[in-house]
Amino acid sequence: MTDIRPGSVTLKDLAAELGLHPSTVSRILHGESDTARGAAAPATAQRVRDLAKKVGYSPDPQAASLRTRRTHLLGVIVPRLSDLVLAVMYEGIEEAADDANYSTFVMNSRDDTAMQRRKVEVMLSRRVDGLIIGDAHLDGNILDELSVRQVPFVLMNRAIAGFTSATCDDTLGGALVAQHLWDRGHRVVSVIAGEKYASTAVDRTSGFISRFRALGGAIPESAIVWAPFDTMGGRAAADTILRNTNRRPSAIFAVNDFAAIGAMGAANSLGLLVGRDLAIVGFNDTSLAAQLPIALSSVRSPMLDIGREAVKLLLGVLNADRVESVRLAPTLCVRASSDFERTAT
Amino acid sequence: MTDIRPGSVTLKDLAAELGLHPSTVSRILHGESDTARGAAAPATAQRVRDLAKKVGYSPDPQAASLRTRRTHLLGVIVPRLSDLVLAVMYEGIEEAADDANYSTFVMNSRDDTAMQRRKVEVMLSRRVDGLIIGDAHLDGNILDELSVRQVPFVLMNRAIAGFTSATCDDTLGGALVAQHLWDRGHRVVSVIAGEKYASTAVDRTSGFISRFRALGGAIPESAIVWAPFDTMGGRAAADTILRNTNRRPSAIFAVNDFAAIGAMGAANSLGLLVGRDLAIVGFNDTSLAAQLPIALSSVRSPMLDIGREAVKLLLGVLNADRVESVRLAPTLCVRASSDFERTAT
DNA sequence: GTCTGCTACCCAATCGTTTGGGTAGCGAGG
DNA sequence: CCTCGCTACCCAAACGATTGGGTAGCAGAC
Repeated sequence: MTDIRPGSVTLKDLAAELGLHPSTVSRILHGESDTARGAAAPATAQRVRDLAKKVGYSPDPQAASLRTRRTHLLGVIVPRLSDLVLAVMYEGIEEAADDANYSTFVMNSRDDTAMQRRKVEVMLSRRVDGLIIGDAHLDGNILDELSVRQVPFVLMNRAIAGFTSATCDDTLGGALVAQHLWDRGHRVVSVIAGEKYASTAVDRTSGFISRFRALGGAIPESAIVWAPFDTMGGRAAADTILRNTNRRPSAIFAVNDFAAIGAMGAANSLGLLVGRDLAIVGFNDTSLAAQLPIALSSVRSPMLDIGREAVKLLLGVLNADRVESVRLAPTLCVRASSDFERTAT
Repeated sequence: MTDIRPGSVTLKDLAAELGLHPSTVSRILHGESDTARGAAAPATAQRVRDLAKKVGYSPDPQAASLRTRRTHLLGVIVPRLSDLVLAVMYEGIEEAADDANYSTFVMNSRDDTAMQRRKVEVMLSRRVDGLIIGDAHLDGNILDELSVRQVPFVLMNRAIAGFTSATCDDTLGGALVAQHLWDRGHRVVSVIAGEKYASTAVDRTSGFISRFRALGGAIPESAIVWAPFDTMGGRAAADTILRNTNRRPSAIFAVNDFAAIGAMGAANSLGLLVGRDLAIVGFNDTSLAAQLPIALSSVRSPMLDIGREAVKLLLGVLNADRVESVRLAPTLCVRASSDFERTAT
């Protein structure tokens, strides 16, 4: 811990103090293995490093990037950080970026197209080296523009064909749930499917449907309800589903834990006991799931790793490497909300 | 929406194109009301602005701050963004900062002292203009160091005597809960008090105790359990409290919604029906509270505003204004979890 | 004795803005 | 005619780091 304010001492100061030229000091402090490579005499290098440490020298990043044209800044855009899922992914991002000596800006777009555009412009006007986009919509028009403008970016959480992304294998996640519910004897099921513009919602739903049908089950279109990713959305959707007495399901798959929690509320209000009368399974296994009064079954997705992978991918892109999208495998955590056999009616 | 990458056109380019000097262009584009004040002829100013807009000129912030010694960057440090409370406050920060043309870095410190120090250093090495500290510990040693180093900063969410902060009036919040529980007939109560190093925990607890005692109630030390701010912590604390058969309370105040949710889980496991056998009240009124199977009573704190106020305060400090801490008033939202009369035993 | 190759440096331009200090040109007042 | 005060600009020096291109000095080879 230095006791002075960073920025008070510059490269030039160091150089003057030691009777060297700033460029020499720069090379010593910056070059990694240049010590022995004609950059400077080992003794000099040591002197420089010692002084730098002693006076708490820290290079001015704006000055450096003015010259190098790289800011070591990454922009992250998410729908909202108050969505626990994105917040956790961001923790992974922060960690990985920090390790690579990058800093991150993060902004909320509320999944609003105009806001997305605005935030992107703000990020670019800050001259970020690249973007991590966590709010991609399936009609990826903004992404095409970014490509044209040659802005380096990768997607996170939501995937769009043609762009590299770090996501959970949502299709598999949906399939795991279908298998689980089928195994427990459920034949009439519904899905609270999330927002249609999000690949997470679409893939989890289609993964679920495909597997369920492959097992011999039937899911009519009417059993799929698209709704916002939050508790309110889940509650309303579940209400609709459960009030349809023609076809009341014995199990509901909500593609998001918060929607699942809302669904539990709706079930409760209708006098259904979740975990006995009705099975509910969520997605993401947020920290709440296991702690609810009736513990919620959920698909655990490696959120931290998704964030970290997104950074790795973006750094790859910046480095002009060939990068491949990564798709991390989820696992199913069965808990009280669905841990029972459906007895034939 | 420009179709080129920001940074491709500079002040010098604009000047050359118009046959002007870069400094003239700078003054026109930067000066607010300088148009008529001898800075430039109105016609010229218009030409400059038109061209700037047309070619999508956006000034290079690193170059500007190299010269001006101000980065228009704010650093925000929070325990964890995956804590909904801080995430929402951050949304307020982002909004207010954006309005003032500042950008924000946010980092998680996990309430770990070493990490707090590290993150502060990272922020300072990025040359932020100031810091918003959302993870202050009551033994504010780091803060003293920052003061000595003349780093501009303000506190958010947690207050420490002697430093300016934007917080909820936690003492009042605690008092509101005490009054409510007392009014409903509860005489034996317990508090899940949170972490001792956080002013939020301490103030909410002491506000509660003071009011309860002022009303004539008794709260022994043993009725106060300090625990982490999450579901696990709340669950464990509630378990301890409820298993103490010598003094089983009819109501529990958890200073945080997540802890309250954990407590609900514990109550449930012990066969107690929250909202009939046991009253539980949380704090912050996070979006989940109202949607839980048994809706949770909670003290609503103006989280967004706290974030916004923190930015205002910090900008004030940067502007060398005299600033006063702000303390926003909370309100109590009574819901099913505590909306019943305690009948005398 | 010259040339080559190496070490250990130095020099100066450059990145894009900002800003204190000019100055040319013009009309008006004395 | 000189001076004053405008207006509408221009000039150049910063800010701090980076980097391509030197160069002085020395050792060894031919």
